[in-house]
Amino acid sequence: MNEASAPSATVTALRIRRTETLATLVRKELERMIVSGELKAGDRLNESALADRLGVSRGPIREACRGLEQSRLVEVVVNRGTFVRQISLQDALDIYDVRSALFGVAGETLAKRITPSQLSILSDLVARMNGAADDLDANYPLNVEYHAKLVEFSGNVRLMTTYRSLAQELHLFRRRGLVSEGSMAVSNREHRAILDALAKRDGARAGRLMREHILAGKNRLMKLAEAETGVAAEPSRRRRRLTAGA
Amino acid sequence: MNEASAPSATVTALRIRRTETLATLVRKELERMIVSGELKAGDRLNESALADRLGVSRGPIREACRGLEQSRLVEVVVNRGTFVRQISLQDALDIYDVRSALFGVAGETLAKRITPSQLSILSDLVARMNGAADDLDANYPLNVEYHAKLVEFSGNVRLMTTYRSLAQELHLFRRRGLVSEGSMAVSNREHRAILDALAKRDGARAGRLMREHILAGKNRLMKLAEAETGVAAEPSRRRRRLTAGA
DNA sequence: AATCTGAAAACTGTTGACAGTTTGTCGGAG
DNA sequence: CTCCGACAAACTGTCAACAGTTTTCAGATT
Repeated sequence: MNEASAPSATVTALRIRRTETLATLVRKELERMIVSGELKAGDRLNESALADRLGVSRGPIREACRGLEQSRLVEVVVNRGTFVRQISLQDALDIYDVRSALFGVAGETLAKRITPSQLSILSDLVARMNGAADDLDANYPLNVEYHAKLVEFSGNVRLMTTYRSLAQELHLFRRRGLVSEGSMAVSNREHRAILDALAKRDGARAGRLMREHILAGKNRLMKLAEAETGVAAEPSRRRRRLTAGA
Repeated sequence: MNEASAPSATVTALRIRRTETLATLVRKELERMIVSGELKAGDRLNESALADRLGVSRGPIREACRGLEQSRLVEVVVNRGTFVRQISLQDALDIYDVRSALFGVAGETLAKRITPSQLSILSDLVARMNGAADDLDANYPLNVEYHAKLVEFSGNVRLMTTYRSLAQELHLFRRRGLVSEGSMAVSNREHRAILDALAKRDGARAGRLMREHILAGKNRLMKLAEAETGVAAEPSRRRRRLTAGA
């Protein structure tokens, strides 16, 4: 809860600079801490403490927070501080819908322009995921990379940055936990089908499969939420609370 | 080219604060200046000059720039300054693809939950656009509002913010100029068709129509670019230059 | 015991100053 | 005339200090 007591002194942010500003280094470090879960949703970012911990003054810290605010990883409350954003279930579901649309257009675009070497990279990833089909921890990073590559290979820079931003934001919701071994098998089958559609340059099919692939993830989350709360998630569109009090 | 000599002293940024931080006010003012074209693509943002002009110190200016960087309206080059971003034709086309996908999912979502009062608001906008079918300047803001409302009414907050961010970014490309009277008539017909699909709660059709509506805009831009340069735009995916020298 | 009050502590918002880098200029050498 | 280098000006990056706000907490009051 308090970042001053964080264990890993991963403050590689020493003066190797001239290429990057301290604010940028701090932003990346904070991004890492948030995405990795070192900083949890709702946590407050104490400027002075962070400044001490990272060995810089408060200026760069504030600049970094302003960037993080715009990429929706934190919320800034005037005179009270900046807090790691809290994502409601509804927010997460909303993000899935947007991600699904983006992933779909990535598929349509990629099918038109995919190269043999890109195909082989994707094919390799699918094979490795099949090989690790019973190991969640090995599968997870491969899965993330496969998705990232699909978007990256589309060649649409803006699509890539938007997708990445949404994926990062989704990390605020939960530490994995959504992938079970059963879903992993299904997921891998879908991965292969997507690869197949891309190899055949079938843009419409690749787009549809990729949209559905993300929506399958959304459905798993909804099922899980229903099971936990006993209430259906989607119909009740309650607004998220804006204040992020710890 | 120099913001110190800008005419309108729209520095409403006086101390009415306590609700918003100076950095936020500055960011919004800069956003306005960029989107309105007061600051043009490639322009440099001189921190000291801006600080003087807006009556604040450089701290809030820098924080604002960090936010704008993350929302892709400016680019920051270390030790050289922050520049209003320059959007290449390819960037613009890429953005159209993303926007199209987002607009489509907005349609699918909205069709499921649209209310009578929302329908009447949209219907009113369509009617007013038809009434102003021969007046580009009157039509433009209505058109923007219609699109914004369609996304807003979807209820997906993240979709709305992402869409708005992309729309703003597209403003960097060109000051309107894309809408001719002929396209306006076509556009209004499409608006009506979208409204019709929404009224019938036909999500698939609304989504398709809305996707195509944006892609029509992309096609107009491509045609225009081909006519200007004599070269087809889409196939040649040249990378945009990163340095934004004036 | 619970609550209210007000001062102290902690923290954010903002500023001005200093250091280092980049840009622009002027004079001289080739 | 062109090119080169030193010097000056302009500007960005960073920091420490100050001002104002929020939070904490001890002590008084009911």
